[in-house]
Amino acid sequence: MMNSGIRNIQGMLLDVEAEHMGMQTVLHVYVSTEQGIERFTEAKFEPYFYISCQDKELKPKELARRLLEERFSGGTRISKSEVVHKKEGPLIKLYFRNVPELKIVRDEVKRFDFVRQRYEHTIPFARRYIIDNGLKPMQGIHVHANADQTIHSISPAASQQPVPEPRMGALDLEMFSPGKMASPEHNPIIMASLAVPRNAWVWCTRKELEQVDFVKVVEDEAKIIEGLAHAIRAHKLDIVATYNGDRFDLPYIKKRAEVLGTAFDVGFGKVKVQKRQLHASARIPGVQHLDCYQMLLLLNRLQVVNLIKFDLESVTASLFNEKKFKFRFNEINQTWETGKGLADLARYNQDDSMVTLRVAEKYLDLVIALCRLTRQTLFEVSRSSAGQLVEALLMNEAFAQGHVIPSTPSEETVKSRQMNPITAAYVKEPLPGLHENIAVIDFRSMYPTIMISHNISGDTLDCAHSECKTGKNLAPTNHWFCAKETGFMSSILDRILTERLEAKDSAKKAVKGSGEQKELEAKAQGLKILLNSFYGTLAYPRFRWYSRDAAQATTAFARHYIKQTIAWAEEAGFHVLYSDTDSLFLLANKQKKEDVELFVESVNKKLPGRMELEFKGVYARGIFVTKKNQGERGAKKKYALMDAQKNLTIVGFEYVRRDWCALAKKTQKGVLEHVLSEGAPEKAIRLVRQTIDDLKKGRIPVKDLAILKQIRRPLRKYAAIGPHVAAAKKAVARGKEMGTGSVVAYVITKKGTTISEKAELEEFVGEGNYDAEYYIQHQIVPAVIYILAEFGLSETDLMHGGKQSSLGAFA
DNA sequence: TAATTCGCTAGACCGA
DNA sequence: TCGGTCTAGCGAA
Repeated sequence: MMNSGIRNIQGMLLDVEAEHMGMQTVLHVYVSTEQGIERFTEAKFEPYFYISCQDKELKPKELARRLLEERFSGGTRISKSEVVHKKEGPLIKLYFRNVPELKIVRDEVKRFDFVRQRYEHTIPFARRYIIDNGLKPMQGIHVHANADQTIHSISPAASQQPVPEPRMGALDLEMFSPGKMASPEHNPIIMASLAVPRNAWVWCTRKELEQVDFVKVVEDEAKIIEGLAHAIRAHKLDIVATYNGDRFDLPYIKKRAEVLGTAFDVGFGKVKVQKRQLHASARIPGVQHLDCYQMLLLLNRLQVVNLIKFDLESVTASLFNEKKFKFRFNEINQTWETGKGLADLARYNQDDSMVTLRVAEKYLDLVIALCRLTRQTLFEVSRSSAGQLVEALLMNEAFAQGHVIPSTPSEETVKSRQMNPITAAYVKEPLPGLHENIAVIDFRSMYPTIMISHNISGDTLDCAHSECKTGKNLAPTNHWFCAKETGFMSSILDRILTERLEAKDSAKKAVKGSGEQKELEAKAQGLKILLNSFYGTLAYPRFRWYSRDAAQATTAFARHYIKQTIAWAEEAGFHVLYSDTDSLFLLANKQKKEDVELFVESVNKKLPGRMELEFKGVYARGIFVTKKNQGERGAKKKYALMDAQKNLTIVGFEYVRRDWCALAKKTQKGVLEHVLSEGAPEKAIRLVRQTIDDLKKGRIPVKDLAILKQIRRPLRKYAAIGPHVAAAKKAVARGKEMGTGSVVAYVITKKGTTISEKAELEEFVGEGNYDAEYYIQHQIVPAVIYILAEFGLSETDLMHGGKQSSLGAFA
């Protein structure tokens, strides 16, 4: 290779970025190597999109030729055209010199009568490049590059080739902004910290901190910014993590650098702040900016974590079970002005970047697995949604299999789809009361396995073969799916399911705690996320592969199988206590655990394809309650189970809900524990009475009385002003920022008449200022009474000890 | 404009 | 003031 001047580079693909230069749109490819990040430039890849055509006289080939002669705005021309054959049929592929020209033609080509549809015309150029070359971000890559870093050829590395560990760090800033929100035009950065795996530093201008070992004292603010950028470069970081860097730290440091006449440049240019769909994002050219706040929002939606509040303190408490100290705005300003406690402030700054790094490290394997599976960059994956992940995966697959990628639907189509929702699961009303020996069984990955087993996919729907119409893939909706050729979606699901089992298997065999094992576990988790998201996207109105009929068929099959299994269970002599979507709760008459196993086995023999029933376990006792409004009906989606080892599982009850105060939840859990472990309510009643007494005597700390609820729209848009909205409005009047997405922690105080009037933000409520009557009548009693009611107790019994004597002595 | 629908409940709101 | 209805949020799957 040396003789031709071509270098052969191996590394990990970090990013691809499009840039318009002269008459060309080129692509910058960023690769992490042992020497650091290298940038290569691809100038041979041409932008393109497809059109489908229909014309009575002219053939596609002639139409393609004709289009070449057309002139569009600004004299724009199509640079090349050809007819290609996708699985959906022939299409005309139009090439362009650059992306702006593609955009002009894509908007104007509709004017020709023979143009029916445009395809793949909105795919970002950088994404296009990754798809067409089969590249995998955060995975090994080979680049053959000329001496000037232009790409000669590029290809993904063989999968068995080890990928180097990415180098990651995290940064955090502190500002001086007395009395108001910091604005980069006026308020300086006073401290900046950078954390790397075993080290963390703080840059600051204050001489007083010279003795603090982790502080680097510099002469002015510009040197703070430059020092930080230099350290990122010196450590060759591939990933820089922040906490809310998209909206705060990075736009701030960029603007501040401009004001000071310097730059925050870690090697390939200034930070780029982009307005994305809903909010801004900040890109550091070359380096992957991982905003942990965005990442946690995603992981929360994917149910990998369950976070309520997203400030760094709450996150630390929830993820690491650690308390983190916090400097409030005014404390930071005060410390800076007086110079008292500067070292503590520096430590706080250092701690923030260290915690951010830990959050990033905790989920890095999973996010990287998703990058590789969906072929999106870390930057993209960490800011995406479940829908985007599946969509990205399918776009890559579609290209690889020779399908044309369906376009995103028009707003009109979206609206009409929204008007027509899909019928979902079957939920059986439970028999309320205390039950013993409950066996729980469920269908493993029910929706995905139905889709695989019945070949459910948009492209197999109502196929032309007459045999398929009456075969095994005829859904209860009377639509059918091809029994001869595997569908696009179903085949991918099949592969994902197989890969997931393999990954889980290999993880078990790998060395415990090794990098390999963690990687395999993350892969399995990533695959599970994708698997579980497929059905949802099929029914998502904005999805490229939306198919109402396919989604309807999936749920119809699901209802069929669960009802069938219920019937089989009853035939086998079990009583089916409850069922929701894919699970069954069985009450044994005389049967033993082995009989349940035999039953599961017998059902599995009858189930098609990859569908599988699984025995989850037996519980010594369980309780179902009646609905609060219609007292005779059993409440669905609400139960508590206790196994022989006294482990308690609580589902759906107030205990698992954030919009009930901690005291009510704790009391409810206590009640459930008592009644399930003893089968009788005496101890539970005593606990409730004690709690009520404590409330009346003002002994309960305010933090145990806070109720959390989210503000989900602009405050002025509420038709009904509930307590959380009222509390938020009052807080805004006091100068606090409360917008869409913020979580209100409110307490019902003594002041006011309606509940909303009494509601105040927890932080404004002094100890003892709570409405005890409200908490008794609206929190404690409602949380426990319908459990105790299953033992024949009424509210009067509970409050006044009516049945005390008959239930035994308990004072 | 961020995967789905089903189900439960509190508290405001509204009209008699 | 009462009872029915509507709005809103959260959780299960």
